[in-house]
Amino acid sequence: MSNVRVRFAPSPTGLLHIGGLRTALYNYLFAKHHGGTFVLRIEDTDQKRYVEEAEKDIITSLNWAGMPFDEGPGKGGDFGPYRQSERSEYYQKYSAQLIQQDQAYYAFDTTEEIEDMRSRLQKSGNPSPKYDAITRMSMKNSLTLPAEEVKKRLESGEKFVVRLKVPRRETIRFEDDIRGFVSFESQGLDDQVLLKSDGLPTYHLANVVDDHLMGITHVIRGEEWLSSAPKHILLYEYLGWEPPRMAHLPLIMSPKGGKLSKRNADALGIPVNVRDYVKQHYEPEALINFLAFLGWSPGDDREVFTMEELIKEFSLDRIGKGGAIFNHSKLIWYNEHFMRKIPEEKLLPKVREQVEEAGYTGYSDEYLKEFIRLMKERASLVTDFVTYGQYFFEEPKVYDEKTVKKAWKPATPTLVDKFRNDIAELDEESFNAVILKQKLSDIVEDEGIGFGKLMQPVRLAVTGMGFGPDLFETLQLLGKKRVVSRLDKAVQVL
RNA sequence: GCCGCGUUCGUCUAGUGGCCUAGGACGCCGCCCUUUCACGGCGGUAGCACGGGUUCAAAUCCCGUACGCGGUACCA
Repeated sequence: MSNVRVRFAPSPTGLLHIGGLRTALYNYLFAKHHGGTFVLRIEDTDQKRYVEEAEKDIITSLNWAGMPFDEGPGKGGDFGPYRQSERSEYYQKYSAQLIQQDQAYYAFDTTEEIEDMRSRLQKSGNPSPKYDAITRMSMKNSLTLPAEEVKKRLESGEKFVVRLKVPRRETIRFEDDIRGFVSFESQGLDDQVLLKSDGLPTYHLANVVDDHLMGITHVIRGEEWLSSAPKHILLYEYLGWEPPRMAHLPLIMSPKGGKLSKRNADALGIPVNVRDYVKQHYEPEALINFLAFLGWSPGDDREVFTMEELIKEFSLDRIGKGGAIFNHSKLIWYNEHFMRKIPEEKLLPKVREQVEEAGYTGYSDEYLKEFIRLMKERASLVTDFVTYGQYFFEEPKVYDEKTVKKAWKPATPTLVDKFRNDIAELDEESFNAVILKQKLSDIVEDEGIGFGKLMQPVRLAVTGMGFGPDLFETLQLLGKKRVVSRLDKAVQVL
């Protein structure tokens, strides 16, 4: 396929949503797979829902996820401007053309008048009243009003909308690259508003005009658009343009049912905005893999990919048709997987940020890198490092009750004290994991007891917990001074 | 309600008429490794929504039913 051009066209009504990121990802992968262009277009035609920071958030999120766009706001390109609010002239032009061709018309009805019509029809037994080929003949529009009056109303500055003149009986059929042939009867469509009374276009007009003008070859978007696709097909036909290929993606569902929305995700503790994932230090690769596999698969048993591999393997015909439930534990698995592969060096800035946020300052890079090495295998997220490794920065305030009960026996204090005295004699150099282990083994052997009889109490005394990284490496990192004083304290307190 | 789209282990999925006694992954459970916890290794658990066809043969094709989801705005 040559010259593939796709677009991600979010509406700046809030922070970028995880579902939006997946749509962007599939577009990105498709474009790159074909050596094509990935365009970002901002669909800001709804002034009421416009959110100032949204556009910036979308761009930041896309870059964080590793899918920069080739053309778009702030970046430029040959098909700009890339914000719909700056493209009014085009929408005006083409809606005028449609009116001239008698495929669209002016309508002057107020909201109340339309509601009246709907409720009247509903009462007389019509279950789904529409502004359509039949009802439009009894409404106030340029099809029913005398030409003279239409002209007068327009000139006097009266508010109007432009509506698409949907044919009465026509089957609209198109091929979706994911679903195959899909068909709709035009009777089921209403005379869609194309131009709103504020002069701005609705999604339907803007999207068709821009996709054509921007040379978009493939429209890859969420399934929520499938039912309006026939309107778009009609528009392409009337405007004399060849429609792009279309692919409607299955939706991401909430574990509780319904499409994953901010509301139901919040209730389940699932982060829904990309910004949340950034803040919680998820690895972008983890999110990308997770999202890629939510509805797509390479067809074999592989399950961890780099972006390059995803690009190489991606194809629309391997996308499933059914909605996919968001599975947080799988995401966590991906995150653990990637995090463990990242060198300590690279994790350092993130971890330092976490550590310092928790109020522990002044630690050297060396200390933190060793901390990371010890914690990495045990954490799901970078934020877990401090949560489960607090004792690397602060002496334990409490001792885990269960572990105390299990490990701290009457004979324990004497043993711990013995270990304390043995290691207190060690110099800096000798205070290392190997020698520490040897010291502990010696005592255990002398006393003829199990290794754990002493190891667990020492761990408890030093960390306050019953589990954690290798004890001796932990002791080495903490250093003699802290270890000895913690052992002393524990013997007193427990 | 109407229109449209879906439906393989709890979840993500492989499967395009015989290779399916339905494969992989996450989760869960067990074992091994480890004198902690985890990592890792090995194993187990569990599924073709239902009913009719078509065919020598159906998870795969057709038709119904059920269920789910989306749309039904001067929102996208």
